[in-house]
Amino acid sequence: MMYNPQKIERKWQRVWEKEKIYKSRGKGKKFYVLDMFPYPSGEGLHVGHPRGYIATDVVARFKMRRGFDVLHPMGWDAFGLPAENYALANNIHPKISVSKNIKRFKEQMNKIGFTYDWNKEINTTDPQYYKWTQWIFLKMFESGLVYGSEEPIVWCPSCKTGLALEDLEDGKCERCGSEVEKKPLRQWVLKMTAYAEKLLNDLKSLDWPQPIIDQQRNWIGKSEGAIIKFVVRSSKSVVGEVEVFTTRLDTIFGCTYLVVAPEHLLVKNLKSNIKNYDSVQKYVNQAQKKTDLARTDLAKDKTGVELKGVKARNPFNNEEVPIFVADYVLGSYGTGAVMAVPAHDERDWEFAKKYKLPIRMVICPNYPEPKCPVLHKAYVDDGHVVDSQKFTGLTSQKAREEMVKWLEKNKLGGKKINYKMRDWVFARQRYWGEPFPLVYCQSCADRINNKKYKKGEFTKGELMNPGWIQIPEKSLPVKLPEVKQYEPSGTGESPLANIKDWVTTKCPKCNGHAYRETNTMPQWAGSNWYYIAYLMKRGGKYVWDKKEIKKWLPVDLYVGGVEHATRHLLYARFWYKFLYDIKAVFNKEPFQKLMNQGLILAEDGRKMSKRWKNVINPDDIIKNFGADTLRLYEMFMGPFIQSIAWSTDGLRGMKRFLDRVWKMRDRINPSAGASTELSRMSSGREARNKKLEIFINQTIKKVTEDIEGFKFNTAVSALMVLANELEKESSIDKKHYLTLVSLLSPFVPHFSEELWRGLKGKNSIHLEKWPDYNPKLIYFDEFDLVVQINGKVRDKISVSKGISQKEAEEVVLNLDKIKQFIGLLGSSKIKKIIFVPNRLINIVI
RNA sequence: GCCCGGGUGGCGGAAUUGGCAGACGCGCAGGACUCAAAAUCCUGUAAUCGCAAGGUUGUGUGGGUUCAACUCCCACCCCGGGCACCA
Repeated sequence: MMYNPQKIERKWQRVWEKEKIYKSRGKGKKFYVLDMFPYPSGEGLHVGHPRGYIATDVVARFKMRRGFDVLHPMGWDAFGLPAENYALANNIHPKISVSKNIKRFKEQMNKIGFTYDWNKEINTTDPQYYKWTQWIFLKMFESGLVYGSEEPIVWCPSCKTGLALEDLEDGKCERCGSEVEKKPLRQWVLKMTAYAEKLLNDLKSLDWPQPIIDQQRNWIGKSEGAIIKFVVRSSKSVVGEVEVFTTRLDTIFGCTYLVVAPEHLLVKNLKSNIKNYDSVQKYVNQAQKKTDLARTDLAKDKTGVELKGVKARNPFNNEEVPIFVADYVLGSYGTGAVMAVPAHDERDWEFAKKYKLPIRMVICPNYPEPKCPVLHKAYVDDGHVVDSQKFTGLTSQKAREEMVKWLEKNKLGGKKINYKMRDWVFARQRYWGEPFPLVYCQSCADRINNKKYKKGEFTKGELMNPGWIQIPEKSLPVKLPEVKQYEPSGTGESPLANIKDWVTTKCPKCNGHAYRETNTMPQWAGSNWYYIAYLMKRGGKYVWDKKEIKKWLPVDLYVGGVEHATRHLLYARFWYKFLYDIKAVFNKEPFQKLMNQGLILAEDGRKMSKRWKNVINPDDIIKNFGADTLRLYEMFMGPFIQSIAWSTDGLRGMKRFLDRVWKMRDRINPSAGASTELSRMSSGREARNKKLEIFINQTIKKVTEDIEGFKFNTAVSALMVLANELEKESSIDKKHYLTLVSLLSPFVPHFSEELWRGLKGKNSIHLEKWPDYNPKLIYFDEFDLVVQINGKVRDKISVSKGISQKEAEEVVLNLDKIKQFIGLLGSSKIKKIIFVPNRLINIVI
């Protein structure tokens, strides 16, 4: 019979389902292997998506066979903009299009033959699921980790809608091309910065790729520096104070002006003291309209306006310096104000040159040489401090320490740690997301503001956000109501704001009039904790089952794309750390080991996209070649982390390989391997058998180690080498053949199952113990000793393993060829002989 | 600009981490089978000189360390990804 994947794949998928071979057996050490769950888009899967799923599936099958209790679930991250936009365009409820898409995804996945236990399937848009998303939010709110804030959104004044950054083209609205603005809108913000230090520190305990760890570290962006208070004076008197943050306190004597961000309060507060307030205000208004993107675009040409009539006094030398407002300083970082030291900062240098401000060098690279070099650009490295009164002569490092001490002693500032990472704006003005379990109650707000309430009546979060009242846990979930229109409201609010009878409600605290929060949570909300949800699934419901959570978490292996290096992976860690603090989970990190898969590009080397018409659908591949060929090819095509172009020719090669292994079955010697035959064997036959035995043991070792190390491409190639070797036999030992099939099984489960059950009987290969190798049988008795002269290979001789240097020299120096070479190269004086045991000998002459 | 990752045959890639560069697969060429084609099987396949044995060169470029460098060090070039005025 020919190998016909169409015939066997469906058959075994049904059998496996009936035999429930993928159900956790509750025995053995747990192994939780997780895929980043997909957004079920309308386009379906292309061949790039399953690459990671195939890898986790190989690992899951491998671990099962090594005796682990394996959990390998799958679900759907189904909230989000595309479904909402689709609803907008076609007036179909997102719920409907989402369930259609999920059905399609699931069909496609099932054809590939994954080990998923669909009893644990989850869906973030299921009210029973988002009940718990809301619950976690409530817990955060209750703990004081949530605050309301006017946060700018990107706003298109002509479409009257908020935009995501992806909707911009050259900083303009993609749809209508008009100039976008920043519009402040009340939003919920999660205090992620409260976890900055933990998020940074615990990176050390993770088994993650170093680049991802680096990216997270940079994103958190810890910097240690100091705060300095500058007194602000008009010509007559003290009118205010500015705090600046700096990491280069050692350069303080080189400060020749101050810069504040456009949004800095100083500007408004000193209105009456600023003589050119009109032009300052004009600048500020312009700057604030610009989105961060536009601001960046203009970064090359720094602009700013001096605040005339006021000066800041440097506490170290009492010098009064001018103050500028400029948009190259960010309001959101540090204190929103910086001391400018043009001699030692590139941006300040540029700005000072443009506005002809003094540049004063106070860090010298070649101290104590009497002369510092003349600067042609900012000198930004450390050095020795000069022209800095009593600090002169100190190293930068030492000066920073001494200066901070001085600041603290005089109460003019002190040590300060800053993070680049900001709090997380956790609200969207959209329909298709989780509603917030909050209502606004004016009378409760009044009671809080007038301090007329009993102790313990309000939670920390409620006191922090007067009037915002939590929906009690027992009333969760707050379900998303049906709407007729998915259009945004036009005021920037979500479409929910238009549903009056949903918005109007009773306050759970005082039973008075209240209205619901109409923002929804961002798409990240559901994906922050979904790996916990798999453990909670009980029929249609979810139960926060601490026993299961304790058993299965952390995730042992997490596989997904690099694009989630910072956002998803940081957000999820943040939520998990919070859950740890409220004792809902029991360890500090959710994902112990992380692996990233590379993209699969189209055959033309571009990204697969509808736009280029180069998308390859796995369904077509499976129809023509079979799921096993697809699986094997995706594992073989190159290193797992690397992006790589699809090749249909390469795929064909995999089918050819499977065909070959299949056909080898007809050449199995039915009685081979029997020990009774041994005596009748010729010695050549015996040697050959021994050699094969070693080959097999080597392959088992290699494949085992390569799967553990995510080197699937070389694992597959080792299996090809073994197959080539067996194929040379006139008749193939059944035992050897079965080992090959067994080692292939994680990669090509249907193929292997068919052959295994055909040759061996009832039990599934996937429940069979993974082959062990005999460590004594992985080396041949003889090896090729490489003979080099002056580092060049001149000969190879077969010698026995473990040969000593002396023995080797004796043999090698007597070889005609070597003698000839030594003779050829002149006086034949041997300077040195290097011997690497079991590898090579190098004669230096 | 900064931070990662990467440059090896016609192509995807391999190399025990300093020890035979090019495993394995694709492609290509020649042959077998066939009336023919496809499929399959066999042989060859880095470049170059040579009829051959064999020699020489060769892992982005230039230099260095070493008995020995794809691998380590220095400088530079190119490609891919991420971040972007973070004080």
